[in-house]
Amino acid sequence: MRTVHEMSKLTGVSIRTLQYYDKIGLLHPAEYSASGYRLYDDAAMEKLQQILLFRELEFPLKDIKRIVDSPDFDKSKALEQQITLLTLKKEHIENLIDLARGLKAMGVNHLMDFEPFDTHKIDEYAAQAKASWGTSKEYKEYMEKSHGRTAEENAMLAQQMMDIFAEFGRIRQEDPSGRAAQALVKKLQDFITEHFYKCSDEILYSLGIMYTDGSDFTTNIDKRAGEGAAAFTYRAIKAYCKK
Amino acid sequence: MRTVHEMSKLTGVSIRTLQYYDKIGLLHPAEYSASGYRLYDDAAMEKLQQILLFRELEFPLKDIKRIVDSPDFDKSKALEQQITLLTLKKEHIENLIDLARGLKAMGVNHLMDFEPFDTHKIDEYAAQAKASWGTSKEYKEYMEKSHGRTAEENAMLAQQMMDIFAEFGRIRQEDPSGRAAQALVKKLQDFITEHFYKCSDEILYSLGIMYTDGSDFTTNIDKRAGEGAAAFTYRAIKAYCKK
DNA sequence: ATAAAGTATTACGCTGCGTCAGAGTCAATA
DNA sequence: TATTGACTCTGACGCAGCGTAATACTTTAT
Repeated sequence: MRTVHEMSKLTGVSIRTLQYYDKIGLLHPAEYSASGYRLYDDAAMEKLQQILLFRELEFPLKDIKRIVDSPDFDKSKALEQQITLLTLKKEHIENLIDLARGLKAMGVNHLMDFEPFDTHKIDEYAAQAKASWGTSKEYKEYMEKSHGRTAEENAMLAQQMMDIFAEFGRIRQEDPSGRAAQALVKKLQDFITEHFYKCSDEILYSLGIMYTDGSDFTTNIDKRAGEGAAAFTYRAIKAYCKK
Repeated sequence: MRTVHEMSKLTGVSIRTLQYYDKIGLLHPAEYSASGYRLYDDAAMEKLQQILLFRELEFPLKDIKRIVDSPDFDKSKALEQQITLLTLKKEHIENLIDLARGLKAMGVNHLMDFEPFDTHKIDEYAAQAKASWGTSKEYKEYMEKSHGRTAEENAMLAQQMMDIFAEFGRIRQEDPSGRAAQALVKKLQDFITEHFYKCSDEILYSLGIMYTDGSDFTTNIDKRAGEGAAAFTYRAIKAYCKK
């Protein structure tokens, strides 16, 4: 049995953190001494290690709780989602860096005098940055919402989404900016807005990128809607958003 | 004169945000109506635009306040610092993505059974990830601390830092893992710990990377300590941290 | 027995707002 | 003109994940 102090030293987390984790029910000690001291055993220690691992990956504590508390939790899937989130976040930061570099290059002080010209460029950058950032937020919202639905409901929605992709797949030899494809894009956008979150053009565009980034999205879409369906969908979305 | 509602619609920020900005003194309306309604003029509007721009770049509101409230503020420098911060953050996220991918590839569920082998690899990843993340936090701390010091004090510290780099520069033809270089690395580490923040080996290593990333660090060091001094310092630090 | 070190609980602080709650204001309609 | 509906105001609480006291035991060592 180890005290908080020993646990703290061994794992590097603060005593306060251990107390907090106890309070929120993330990690209870094995037992309490007569005077109320927290006492941790090896099992608690191992659980803490897992917690710290997922914390490193920036999972919120609530998710970590779910993950470590149910041994049959699909960790692989959780990891994949987190990878997607982190990737979106990374892209967002990259956009911000570009934006900052652009600003610096053109002289911010100069810019602060409100010359109307060239500010368009900034807006463009900013919009781009916001878009990918937006997706990550909406994506989170989507994940939470879908978690609140029953498995059947989710399966149904997924099926309907897939139906749309299947339609994309069927016309994937046609013109992505043609009428059929464009109508489908709008259908997709409306569907997402209705069932998940408000899907603006910018967010839609980011989704398009996600479909072709080689992740499970791409694989799933291509598997069910035909090889190249994901890429075609992306091109159609691009055309739709640029118009 | 525009009301909060109009401002909100025009810029996309919420009314609550405008009220909040007023309260914290970031953006006061031009005047208040007899009944206490906030009324904004064009100047306020432009100021808000600037605020939003820096907010996009993830500057904390306190910094934004300093930036927009003093016209002679060195925005270029602020941008550069922010770029460094964002870059560190980006690297951190990249490490996290690698970590998550590695975990997924080796099967997390498998890992959760606590096989002792291979966890070392994870620790390595995690340490790497933490290191760059750490730097960004320490960097922030450093910036805040240095802001609290007088210009002379800062100049003195900078000079002393440069003296150390100059020493690196002087022996930059020797062996980076030799005794002289290693002693210098320790000197640097101790100096940072004493005057800025606790500089662990991991953080030190990240600093080494920063010295060679082609930013102002590199340029400054090489300019004052001789061409290649930054790169030599990095190699010496690497040897020091690996031992 | 007493000091030093460790621990517990409670509670406020931080960031940047979202989200009520309760109440007053403004413009237009019945 | 009275009412309605659309806005606005000022608090105040909530969130994430702890850090940082403050105050009061408990355990260990001397």
